[in-house]
Amino acid sequence: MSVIFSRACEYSLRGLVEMARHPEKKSWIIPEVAERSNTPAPFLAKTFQSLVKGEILNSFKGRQGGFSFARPPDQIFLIEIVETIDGTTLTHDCALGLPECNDDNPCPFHVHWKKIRESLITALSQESLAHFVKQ
Amino acid sequence: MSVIFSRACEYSLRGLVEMARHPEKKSWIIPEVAERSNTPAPFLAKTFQSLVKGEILNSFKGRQGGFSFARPPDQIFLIEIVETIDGTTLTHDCALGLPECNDDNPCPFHVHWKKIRESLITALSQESLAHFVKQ
DNA sequence: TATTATTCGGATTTTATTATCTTGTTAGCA
DNA sequence: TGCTAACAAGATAATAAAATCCGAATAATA
Repeated sequence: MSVIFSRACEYSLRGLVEMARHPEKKSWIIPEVAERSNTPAPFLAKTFQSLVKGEILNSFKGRQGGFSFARPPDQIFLIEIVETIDGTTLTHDCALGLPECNDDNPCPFHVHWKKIRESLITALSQESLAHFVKQ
Repeated sequence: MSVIFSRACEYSLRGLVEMARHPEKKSWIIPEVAERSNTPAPFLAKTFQSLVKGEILNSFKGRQGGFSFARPPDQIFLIEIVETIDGTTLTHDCALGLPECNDDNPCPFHVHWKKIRESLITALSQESLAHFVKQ
């Protein structure tokens, strides 16, 4: 089982981090990203398709094709990547799975999870890919 | 997809909360817990078996059988339930799935996840089932 | 001792996730 | 124009998680 992100999301983040670490390289092919980030290439390719749809990456077919960032990495924030791949369950839903849980009608864990979720959202929203790789 | 706990863990917590809400009731059968906590009975039964092994519940076979708390609910802490059902992935592992990630060799998300994970562990460790249901 | 209510625990089924494969499309280049 | 390198997209396979089922064991009670 994964920790908080799905495998697809873990792989996306790891792949994008590798790319952002080498800003001089303008275009990447899947096998290279996969090898450097130690992720399974066919599955990484799938997740990169989602990132293209999510306007985080651009793709180019044909010879000399590959993937590049749709925006400079200092304008790509982690929360966009996470929500593109995993949706908003992590950032919106009740930790006990109760659909009726909200601020007015909280489950017993609501007050805790709300705080923790907010610091998670803050971290993901403030952290750009460019800043991320410098750590 | 679930939020941070597995389904099995969400159901366990919801079932145990229902039980702890009625301290006068000393023994519970699965169908009643399942109905009150709105969880699927056969799957809840499975997770309760794990809770018996984890010494959080006692079980009694035969007529008048059922489940009861192995300890008073003010001595059962959420972290025990979570780790009994889901293990220690959530409380120990790297958010990007990197086995080599640790304080000395951190991944880019390490510093964020460490803080968030610690506040999660604190909340789960301080919150007893008895206190939990009073909120 | 026979009956019945109940859990136990393994087996099975279903569903979701993860991973791979295959075929098609595109674009560069000889 | 044909060959090749690369992504796109749908199909399929493998694995894991979620959910269910059922026979065996157990214990209360009549």
